Amino acid sequence: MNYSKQREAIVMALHTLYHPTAEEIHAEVAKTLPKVSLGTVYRNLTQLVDRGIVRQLVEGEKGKAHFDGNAYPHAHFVCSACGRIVDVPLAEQAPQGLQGFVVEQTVCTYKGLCPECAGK
Amino acid sequence: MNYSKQREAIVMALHTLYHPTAEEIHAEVAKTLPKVSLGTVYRNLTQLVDRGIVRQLVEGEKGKAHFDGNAYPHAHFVCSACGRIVDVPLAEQAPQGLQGFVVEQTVCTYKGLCPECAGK
DNA sequence: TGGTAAATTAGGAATGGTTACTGATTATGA
DNA sequence: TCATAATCAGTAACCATTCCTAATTTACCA
Repeated sequence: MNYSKQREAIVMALHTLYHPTAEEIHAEVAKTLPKVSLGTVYRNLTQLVDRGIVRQLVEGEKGKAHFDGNAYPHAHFVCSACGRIVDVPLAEQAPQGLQGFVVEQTVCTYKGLCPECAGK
Repeated sequence: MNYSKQREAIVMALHTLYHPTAEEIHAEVAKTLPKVSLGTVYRNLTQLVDRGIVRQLVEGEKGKAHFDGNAYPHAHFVCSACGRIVDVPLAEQAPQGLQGFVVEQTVCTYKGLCPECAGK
């Protein structure tokens, strides 16, 4: 994996923004690299996800992938009203009925209302 | 929600097939209703999901939604090799760090290798 | 039963996030 | 510096899903 200033800027954006979409990362990176293309953002995100450096969130805003620069295992809460995604500690799990399965990753997402939306 | 034979066939297909995609449901329904359109399948699935009768799985085969006629709370295991989705009992969870949040649904997905793929 | 309004459908076009392709640019190691 | 491989910008293509319209079906009441 060779160095590129585009990839460096993408990784920085992933830590600046909170669960951004590819489009949001593109906009952030474009502040310093105005010519960066959306294709470059997608290609780099795919590479980073493949290497386990970045997580891809498929829940959340419908039809759009979100990305998470925090690779440390944790769960997410998705507000069904405002769409906000919030990091949450991963509850202790003792998965049952998985004899013979090799579990490599546990993806846990809570859905409901965030405090702000619940107050209305 | 008025009756329609298309919707009845879609619900039946959801119980015949195991975590099918919209396309697979369409093919199954077409066996008895050859003129059913894919738009009808999607529209009905959306209605059924909105009413909590059907669950939509967003993990799994990339870029495609899968649907689950089993509304009873349970988790899923997705094999990263063959793409198979398997029902799994939902582990007891005590989500932490969610004070003030209204949790309406817990979506839990395990990823890794199923017994068949792990054996190779 | 007959008639009317609302719900549903088939078919196809449109949408939009993502991916693939191309020729040009950049990084790496000798 | 040079050769090679990786990466890029720009754009077209992809494809699951949604939207639109006129025609059909369903529900309900007189």
